[in-house]
Amino acid sequence: MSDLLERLRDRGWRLTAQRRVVAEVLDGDHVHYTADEVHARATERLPEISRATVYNTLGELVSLGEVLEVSTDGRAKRYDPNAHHDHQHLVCSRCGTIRDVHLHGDPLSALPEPERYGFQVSEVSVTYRGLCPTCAATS
Amino acid sequence: MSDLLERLRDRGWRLTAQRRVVAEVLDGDHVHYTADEVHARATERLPEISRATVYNTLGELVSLGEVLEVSTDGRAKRYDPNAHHDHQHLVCSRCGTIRDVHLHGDPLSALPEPERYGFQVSEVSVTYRGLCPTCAATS
DNA sequence: TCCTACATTGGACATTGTCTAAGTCAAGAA
DNA sequence: TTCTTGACTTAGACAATGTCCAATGTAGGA
Repeated sequence: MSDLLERLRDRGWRLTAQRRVVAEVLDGDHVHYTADEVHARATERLPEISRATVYNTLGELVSLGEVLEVSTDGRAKRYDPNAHHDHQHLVCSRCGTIRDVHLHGDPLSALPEPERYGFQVSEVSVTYRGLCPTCAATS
Repeated sequence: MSDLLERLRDRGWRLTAQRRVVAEVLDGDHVHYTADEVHARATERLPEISRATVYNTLGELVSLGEVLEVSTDGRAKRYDPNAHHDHQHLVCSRCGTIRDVHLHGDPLSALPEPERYGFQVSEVSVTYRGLCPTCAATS
């Protein structure tokens, strides 16, 4: 994740304490926090950081292609730092846990030409749903 | 869609003017209205229908499996009456137009066993994004 | 026709996200 | 090092979407 900060500075990003903290919070595998969760964790390290700054910073990281925005449930969007490795998501339909998963083949090729209605299709996102082992055990 | 009303009555659904109007609004192909759009259209036929009733009715139709809830963009959820034919969605990334599309093969089979993390996977939703012909022409 | 359980209503409230004006500060210049 | 400046941050108001509740209305069976 320190790579990230260097990459961003090279791109002219001004490096502030707030941005550093947001980037640190997002560091890790299978991280998919909401903006509120990022704010709560950032506040532990930098108590005066504001909600607006968290939203701004997350938005910038998304625009720069360093973080993915994931909306699995129509509720709050989640932010996924694993933007440089193509992947999809597996979501527990009870507790909401999210895992990054890798598929066989390219899902883009599953959409036949006549089903494209003349669109220039450029992206695809796949979300699997089911019960995670913990929730399945207590049901 | 009149089939729908009969099916629901058979299941003990009380048939009110409000529910009938919501069901009528959702009748059609490639229909993906937000709750607000459903409310606006319902109001044209039944001016006194309330927002709460539209939300309630949509929620019931979803629970009963007659309508699908689609959240393609982290904004308002959309409601898709085409619940009895398995399909996925193609979304214009500029104007938001949505088309129902049908895939080659079953996307569930693209998720390898070791990538399931012990989940009991039961559903998959696939969303394609790109420019629709109209937006591509004006860009 | 009458009853009553279920449905509807309006409005308050909750959650999530956006915007703005004023103050603050990172980083290059001198 | 200190100065300068434009970019960054902040608090809080506002917007969009959705949920909840108590009071009122009504579909459909008796």
